[in-house]
Amino acid sequence: MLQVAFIREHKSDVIKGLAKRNIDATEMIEEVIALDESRRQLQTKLDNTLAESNSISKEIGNLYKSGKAAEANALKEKTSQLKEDSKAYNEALNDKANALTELLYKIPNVPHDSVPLGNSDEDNEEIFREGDIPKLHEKALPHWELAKKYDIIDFELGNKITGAGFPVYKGKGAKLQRALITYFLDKNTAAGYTEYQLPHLINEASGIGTGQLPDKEGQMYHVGADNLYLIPTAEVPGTNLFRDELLAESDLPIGITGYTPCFRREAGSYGAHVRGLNRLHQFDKVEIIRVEHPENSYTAFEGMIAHVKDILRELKLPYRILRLCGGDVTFASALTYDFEVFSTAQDRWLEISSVSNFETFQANRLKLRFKNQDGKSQLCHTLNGSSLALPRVLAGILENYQTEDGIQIPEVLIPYTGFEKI
RNA sequence: GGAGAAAUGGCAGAGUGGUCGAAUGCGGCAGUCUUGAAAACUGUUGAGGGUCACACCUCCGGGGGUUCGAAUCCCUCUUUCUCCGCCA
Repeated sequence: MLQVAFIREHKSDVIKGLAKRNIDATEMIEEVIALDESRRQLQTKLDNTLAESNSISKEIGNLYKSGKAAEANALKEKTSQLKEDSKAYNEALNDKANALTELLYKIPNVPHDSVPLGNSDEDNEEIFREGDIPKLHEKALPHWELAKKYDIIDFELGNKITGAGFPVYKGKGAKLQRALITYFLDKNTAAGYTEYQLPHLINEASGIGTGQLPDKEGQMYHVGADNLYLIPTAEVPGTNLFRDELLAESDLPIGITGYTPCFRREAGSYGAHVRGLNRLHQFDKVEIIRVEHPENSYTAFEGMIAHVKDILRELKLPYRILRLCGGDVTFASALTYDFEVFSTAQDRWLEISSVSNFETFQANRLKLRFKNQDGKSQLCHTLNGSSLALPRVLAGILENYQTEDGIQIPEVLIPYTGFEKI
């Protein structure tokens, strides 16, 4: 959520920035300013009414104390009108404040200057590419065929016990999953992130804190009896750790990492691109989350990019980095780089990590602040990224490391799997 | 699941209808002293709204109510603790 004061002071910049997302926000921004203006006016009226009624109350107290009950009773009558007024002002104020909040929830973050123009993922800008694309043998298979051939992932069984998009990992497939999770966590903690185990269900307040609610309610699985949601990513519980926190400047930066399963309803997805591991309702992911001083957040962002690069280099997977364009950058993000691994057998790129700087957008909703050197409260910057998402990394490994007599395990993973080949 | 107790500032912890945004301690910050540090002493220190700045307003777990006036009384929800039950 953008800050009202920021919108008020940088109106044209905000409109110009949002235009990069191909939206004309002029009307919304004008409305925000108008709502805020009338909210402030009502607040002043309410405050004045309350001030008057407070001072009368004090007077009544003093009169009673000095035994002047008759005068006190006379004053009491004066307050009834004030009470009515303040009630009316209060209601009007709440209406305006709610309307303002609702509107602010609908306005996405202003993209960073470096975000390129564009309408869709086709306009994303490739900024880096590394790793050799292997030459596979003639009988090379896509990962869903390999999974079947080596009996390491069973999609049918998942269909039986839950439904499509809930694969069952078996034997070396299951072990490889566990190896990847441990390897990622080890890499992240070695880079200074503190490991957390987080709840897999979140309440409404947490959903609002990171922006899944109220708008994207349909993307999450909802447990109606307890009004809880299954997490779509560790970002939600991980970032909400810091909801309503006022940190000391010396607490920053904070870096945490955690492994969680992720649950996504993915309503509306279909077709060949969702085959196998490409798109799932339940998948595993190791996430990194940072809370940063505003001055350092872009340095931290570069650090996260370098960190993910390092992992992919070690895994020896061919990958590229995209700077998402205005039309593709997510709602809350100011700047997002996507990492994609090349799936040789499918001849396409698969997104395996997304690293974003949200600047103050999440922190404003979360009320995540720190006390700066002037002793003032200031919003932190939040960032997060996958480090990494499992299924497509697995797909990339299966496809790129396949040989005619089995699938090689990347060298760095062998200590974790305990086997060299599937 | 049953019975009882509780929720106050960064933390601990007083406060049971008026001058309480809240004693005190710890912590933080600034200073004195010191070659420096520690100790000691002095001062200062909650958040949000509002204002050019003041004034002023709101907040004592969340929501609602009683009252001229609520941290304090009532209702309700949530959470925590103790005991009992169940249990990986």
